[in-house]
Amino acid sequence: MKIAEAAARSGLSIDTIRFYERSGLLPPIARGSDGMRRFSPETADWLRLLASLRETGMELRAMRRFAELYRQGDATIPERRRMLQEHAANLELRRAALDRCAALLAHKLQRYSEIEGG
Amino acid sequence: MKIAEAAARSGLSIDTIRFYERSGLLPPIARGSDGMRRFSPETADWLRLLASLRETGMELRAMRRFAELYRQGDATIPERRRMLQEHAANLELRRAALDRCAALLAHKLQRYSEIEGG
DNA sequence: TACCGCCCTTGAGCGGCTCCAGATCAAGCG
DNA sequence: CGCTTGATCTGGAGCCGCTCAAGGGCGGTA
Repeated sequence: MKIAEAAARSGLSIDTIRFYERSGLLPPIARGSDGMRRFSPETADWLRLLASLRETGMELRAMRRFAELYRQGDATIPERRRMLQEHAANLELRRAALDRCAALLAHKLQRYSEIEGG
Repeated sequence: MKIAEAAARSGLSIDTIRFYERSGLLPPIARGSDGMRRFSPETADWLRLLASLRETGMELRAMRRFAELYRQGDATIPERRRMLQEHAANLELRRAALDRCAALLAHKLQRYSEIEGG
């Protein structure tokens, strides 16, 4: 598939995909005879994973490290597992932050109601 | 209180607080005779709110707008309410993204276990 | 008096995109 | 066949939100 479809499937922008390629986050991307990138389904899945990790706050540096380990094969699974577990723990912190913010907003909104209502 | 305490209480860094002041997100900050910023408890609370909004993805532009409305008094409460409601809706989207990522990670981690275990 | 710690300002640097200009190529159309 | 349209390409500039470094001042302690 071409870059537009890869973008649509992953949720990343076309520019971001090119930026990720430059940044060493992607496997080698084949080119058609027209010089344009052709994404395999596997790479599209990889983009979806990257999008999900990034959207939840993983840094590019860590994603680059993860990509590098992935390239090196199954022997790196223990370290990859550690990275994903660490990120999973991170998700909990983010969820807690959302909860705190939601509570704060609920409180503020209620105060607004009181001011307007009374 | 001085800036270090305001930072500790809000969770923002000292540099970020100064940056927010420059960016028009804060009310005027008093200075002591030594030239140093003195934060009132109210401003410290405001910093906590900003930190919470920012941590959950509100853009500085929106926060600046909110600060501006706040400065203009109670007449702007309807618009402020709309802004906070919009952000609250945003929190739900972020929560959903966290959930999707958590599910993806659980799936990946399980596959790692299978590869390593078998 | 010398040092330490906290604060100040200015300005540069960085991470992560995002956008723009100018060029190329394929397909569709009169 | 030439022309336009649309998707892609590259290189480079620009933007947002910090973050850090340099150089300096003030106040307290040994």
